Amino acid sequence: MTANAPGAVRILLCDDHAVVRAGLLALLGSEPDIEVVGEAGSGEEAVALAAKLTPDVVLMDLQLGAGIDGVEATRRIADTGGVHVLVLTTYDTDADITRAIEAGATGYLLKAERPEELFAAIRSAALGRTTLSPPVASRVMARMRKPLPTLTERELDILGQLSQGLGNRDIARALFISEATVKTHLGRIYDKLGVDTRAGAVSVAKEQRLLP
Amino acid sequence: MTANAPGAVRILLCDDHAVVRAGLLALLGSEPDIEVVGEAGSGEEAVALAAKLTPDVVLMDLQLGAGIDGVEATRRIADTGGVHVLVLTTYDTDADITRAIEAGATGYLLKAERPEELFAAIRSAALGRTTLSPPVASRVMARMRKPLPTLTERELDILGQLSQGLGNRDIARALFISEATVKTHLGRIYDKLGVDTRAGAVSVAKEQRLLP
DNA sequence: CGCCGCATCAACCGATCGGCCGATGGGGCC
DNA sequence: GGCCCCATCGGCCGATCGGTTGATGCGGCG
Repeated sequence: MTANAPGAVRILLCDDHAVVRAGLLALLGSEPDIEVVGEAGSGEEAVALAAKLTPDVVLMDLQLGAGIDGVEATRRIADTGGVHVLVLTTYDTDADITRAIEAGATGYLLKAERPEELFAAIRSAALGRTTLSPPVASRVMARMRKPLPTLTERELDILGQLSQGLGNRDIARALFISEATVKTHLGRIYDKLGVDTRAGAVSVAKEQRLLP
Repeated sequence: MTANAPGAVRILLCDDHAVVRAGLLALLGSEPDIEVVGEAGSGEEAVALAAKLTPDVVLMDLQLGAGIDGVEATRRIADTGGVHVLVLTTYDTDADITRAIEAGATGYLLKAERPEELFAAIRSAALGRTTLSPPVASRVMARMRKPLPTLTERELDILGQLSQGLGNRDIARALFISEATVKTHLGRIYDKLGVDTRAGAVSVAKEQRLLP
């Protein structure tokens, strides 16, 4: 433990993988102006520690195994105000990016980024400035130009049942609607996902990480 | 750069995420008897560096983005002999574990493991001794007791086409077989995966990471 | 108030799927 | 030479799916 500069950026790590946390801790230890003040292995823990420690920046992974996910944790931390959340994850799908930004993330960095970029993004995030990894920025821009069809809540419900392998009748019963309605929703889902079969829809949904 | 002990375990890192590599590098730097002699961001790079540097242990992630995956890289490195591969990944599905072991991995560790376990596993791997994370060991034991049905190559072919959303006729044409054969394979796939629809099969396949 | 997105439902029809039977041939193993 | 796994194929049938058109009601928005 070395004494850190008084004005150092105070960081809370949140990642469900202990090895990754330890790695980040060691890595950030090389930067004198960055100080890790806490570690969380789950979303709930991160929310609690963020409130208790009031760090400048929370480094948040999106996939957290059990419990609330990184998006939900980000939302809760961001909603309390005062603490910036910098997402650091491996995924760069539209769904993940959109949800994280909507939840109030200050920045979105990929683990594939160079460490120097991470350091810079942390310092920026401490000041409330947004940093996006290039691939992420590209996707955001593409979104602005040609808004991809977004599935409605109900359509996601149907998609969830669909991925369980249920037939239209079972989906209808599970959601308390008629079979006709299920078929109508399915047709729109096919349109939006650019497929024309249920198997294709499930495939795209899993790849786009539209389902938990 | 500090001078390492002469008899230190020589490590080659392989992970497609630069931040993770940097984190591991910093983390392992805290252990005097472990020396990182190289880094690879792809499977091809890892194979080449393993041959060139002949490290004691390759720390190998399974998901490597583009190019060959960690399993294939493990196979090539293990086949040349003399270099032990210790898999360090986030996934603990049967398919991943089975393939990695079959490819010749010396050990299989999860990133959720404590750093001390990682250090210990590295030292063991250098001596050719196997280390498995507890959840991984459990799955291996379960496998021994009740061998899960394994999909044949051909069935995986069908499954791949299925996940593209193709109909039986298209699958038949794509694989140069008759529609009847496709249906026969599908039936067995359903049996083995414990489903009874194509959508369900795709869902299980994606979750079990049976498809690339 | 009118417009629009969303969710809901109906009826129809051809194409496809899933399950069932049985069959052949090749390859590895003892 | 048997035995078993795997891949291949055929036919049959009822159930289901996918596409279409059209309709209703509800809520937000200007």
